Amino acid sequence: MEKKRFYITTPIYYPSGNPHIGHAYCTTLADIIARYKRMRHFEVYFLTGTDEHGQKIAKNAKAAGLDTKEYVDNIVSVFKKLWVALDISNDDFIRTTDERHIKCVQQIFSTMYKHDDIYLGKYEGWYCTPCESFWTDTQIGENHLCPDCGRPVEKSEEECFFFKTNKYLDSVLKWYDNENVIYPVNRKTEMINTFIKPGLTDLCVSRTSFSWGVPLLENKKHVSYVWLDALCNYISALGYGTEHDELFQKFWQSDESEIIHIIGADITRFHTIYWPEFLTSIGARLPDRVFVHGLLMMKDGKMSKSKGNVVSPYPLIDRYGVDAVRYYLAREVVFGQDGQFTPEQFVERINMDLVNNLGNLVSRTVSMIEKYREGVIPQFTSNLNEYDKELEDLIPETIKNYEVKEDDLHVTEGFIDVMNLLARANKYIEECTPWTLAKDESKAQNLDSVLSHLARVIFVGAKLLEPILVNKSKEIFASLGLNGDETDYNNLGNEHLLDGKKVHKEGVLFPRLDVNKEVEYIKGLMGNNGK
RNA sequence: CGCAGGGUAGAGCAGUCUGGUAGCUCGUCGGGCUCAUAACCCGGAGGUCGUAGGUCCAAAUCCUAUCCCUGCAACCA
Repeated sequence: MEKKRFYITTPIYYPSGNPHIGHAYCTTLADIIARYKRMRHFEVYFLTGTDEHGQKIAKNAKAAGLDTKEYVDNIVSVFKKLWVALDISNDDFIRTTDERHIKCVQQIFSTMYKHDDIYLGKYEGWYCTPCESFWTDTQIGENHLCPDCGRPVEKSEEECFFFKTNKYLDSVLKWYDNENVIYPVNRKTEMINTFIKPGLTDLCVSRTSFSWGVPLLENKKHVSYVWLDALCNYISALGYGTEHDELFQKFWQSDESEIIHIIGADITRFHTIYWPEFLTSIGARLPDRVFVHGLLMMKDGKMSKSKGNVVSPYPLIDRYGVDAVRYYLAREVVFGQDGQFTPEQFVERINMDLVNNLGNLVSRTVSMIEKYREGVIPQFTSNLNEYDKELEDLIPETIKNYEVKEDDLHVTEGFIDVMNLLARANKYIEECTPWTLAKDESKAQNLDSVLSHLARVIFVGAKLLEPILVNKSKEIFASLGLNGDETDYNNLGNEHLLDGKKVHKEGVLFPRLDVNKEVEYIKGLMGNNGK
């Protein structure tokens, strides 16, 4: 049952505007999971990208006076830069405008067509001529006005291809039987009650009213519906349908690979109803889990461009460092639940957890080892007394809980356990009062034990936090005198790893933030619309 | 309108399924320590668990009613 490989994806983002901290949230969490799996020696493939087709993009580009491709290129480069700034470790970046993706979508459409899963029909809806858009009954309201331009709409019909949504519904329902396919579970119930029970209507998978999309080989007047187009990214990036589909075979089709999609609630329907149907139609296997993450809300509700309450992650990274921003995102909001972004909580989280708990623990431990033992970590001895034993026992317990929680995507909870271990170590120092032991030669062994225990806890803590603190963990390892090879995850259980290592006092790990000053700074960013 | 989630100490949350001394983080007040980044440790104060009823020996938890907030339809993870 234990799988060896791991394929994780983020949604592909819609480049209609610059990324905000909500985009950063989702991608960072996916990155943390990917890094965790790599640390556990899984073979990992981590994908993110952009969803660039559709009428809205074409319109935005026109409004900006740019060629459509030029327009998306600009925004996509901002996304890519953000991922670099956040130390995102994606293995690939798929764009739906990539040639490889376009060919793949065309091929998938052809396959579904050949399997008799798609037929040509007519779509009837309310059409706004100036906007060249179809709208649904609920969108136009009782006055039958275009929600975009406010002008009246008229009934119109368009030729388009339909996907037979009921043909593979059994496959979807069978997939739902697996306990964890959709998390949180209530999303699954929601899908069943809202969409499946009332009966699915066939899905219109092509458009003729605009051309900024993937042209379909069966009929050149049609471009693919953006969702069919977008969902295919998860396998087009793996080379599905090409001569070089090694990645697809290895990370998608193989039973040894676990496939996880991280998505937002708004796109649950596409990922948990249509996507599995498309996959069944082309004879591919279905993903193992679709994880619906929560939203980072602002005080006045959901972040949105129209409200102008978005926060850009760039200035935060610049000022507080990548690791702090990543930590905030992973810790402040429980993964899978909604949470709130406030400047106060951002600053306090960093001060409390990273500065006071972790940073200070490292600082006081290293300086005691320098002061009392010329910088050499003493040999580790087990169970010298009750305090030692208690702390010692907490280490394997924390590791175990951490692994169970991380494996189950309870990302935040797993890291909380690690922070609790570090807090326990701070308390352990008070219990043992090493500064007193240092004054009494006969207590030398006790002091050795305290210092080696502390060093060990710090190593374990830094290692477990490494998926988040991609840079600071390495600094901590260095200050414990460890080289890169020695910090392998398998060494977590080695109590004597640190025996005789020479510590180095590095600079301040996380500088203390002045709450008032920083809160003002961040508020300024928000008022500035995040620029 | 409908659907979904929520209203628990000054702030942010857990606890509700499986009724039984109301818990966590931060803030606040007092004390301790001195290895440390005014950090760290201990203790206290502070809540009639949205409101009104009901069931029960016992309700934050179950039932009924009601008020309020947020999300889902529009850019948007």
